[in-house]
Amino acid sequence: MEIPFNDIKQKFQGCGLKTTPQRTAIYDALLRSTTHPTAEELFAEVAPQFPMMSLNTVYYTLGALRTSGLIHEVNIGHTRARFDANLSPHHHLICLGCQSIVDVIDPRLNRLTSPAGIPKDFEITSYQVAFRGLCGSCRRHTGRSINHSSPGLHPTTVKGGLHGKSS
Amino acid sequence: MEIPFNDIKQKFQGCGLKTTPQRTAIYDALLRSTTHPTAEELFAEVAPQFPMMSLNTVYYTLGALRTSGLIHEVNIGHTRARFDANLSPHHHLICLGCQSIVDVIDPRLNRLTSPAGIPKDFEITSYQVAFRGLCGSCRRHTGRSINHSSPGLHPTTVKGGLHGKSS
DNA sequence: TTGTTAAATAGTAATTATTCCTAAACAGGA
DNA sequence: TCCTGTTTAGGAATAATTACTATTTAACAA
Repeated sequence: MEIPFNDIKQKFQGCGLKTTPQRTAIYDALLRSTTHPTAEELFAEVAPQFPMMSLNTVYYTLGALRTSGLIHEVNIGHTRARFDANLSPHHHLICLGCQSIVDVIDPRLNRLTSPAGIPKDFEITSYQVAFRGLCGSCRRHTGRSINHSSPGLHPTTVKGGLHGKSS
Repeated sequence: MEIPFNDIKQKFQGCGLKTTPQRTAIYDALLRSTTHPTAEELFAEVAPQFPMMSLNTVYYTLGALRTSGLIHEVNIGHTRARFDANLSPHHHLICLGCQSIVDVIDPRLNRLTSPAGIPKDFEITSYQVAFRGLCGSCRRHTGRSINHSSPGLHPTTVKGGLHGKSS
């Protein structure tokens, strides 16, 4: 545990959440993780410390943390929810082969202008860029053929990689 | 039906897909739709014409169309898949209140540069920006409080709306 | 036009992720 | 320490999607 227990306790108190061992362990695991784990993955990570713990508790806890704004839910495929305790502005790089997610931290992406042509009364509170493609490992293993059951969105045509400074 | 039947038939043939009445109706409904419907919504739309049709057929058809690249799967929440037959580059504006999705077409968004700090061997093939917030109707009805079971991602801090031309 | 055949359809059952419900345990404040 | 409302754990329920399978049918060839 690199994250001081008292920091976590304070965050929980600040949100009116009780500090239980299970909750602390789940949140701590999520803070230390960089893989945007699913509820099940977090359960597997934490369960050894709490042989009695139920997956239900993980769902309940993630729901509480999400409602409190301590974590975010990241939806990549539609099949399962993934979670992220990193609240600082960042975007995601998703491998269509292995479904892995890597954080993208590039300040330039945080300065997008409000898009044209949207309803005037729509209030944008956040935005996020999802980059999709194949990681090195998947490109080597599959010879670039994308083998997965998932979407494979191609919303924008990227010719030979992203290009051009905007404006 | 604004979309000529023969156009659809040709697209199907080009992908090696058989042209069945059900498939044609499903694809046509998706082409005409602007709401990124779920499988169930498409089923409801098409079912009147085919009283015998099963929801299964909709799933099978959407899977086939997706595999052929004729449609995209759009994942907003994790609870259900949504589909889009609009293959031209565009992004999405998502209302956290009513879960509605509006297309965002702004050429500036299609010229993002490759992000910094990603693995060198990762090959990006596409990217998509998801803007989130509250539509006018939801802002009026809920007084800005977001009432939904869904995420509420806040990956980037947008102070008073998106701002600043990039670079 | 008529067979032939592989793909598509419809129906049912199974699976998976998640939520609901409830009693017992427990954290935090009085 | 005691109370009270939150949290936990367990089992059951739900919702979306997939799997299985027999029947039907589009597309191609004779």
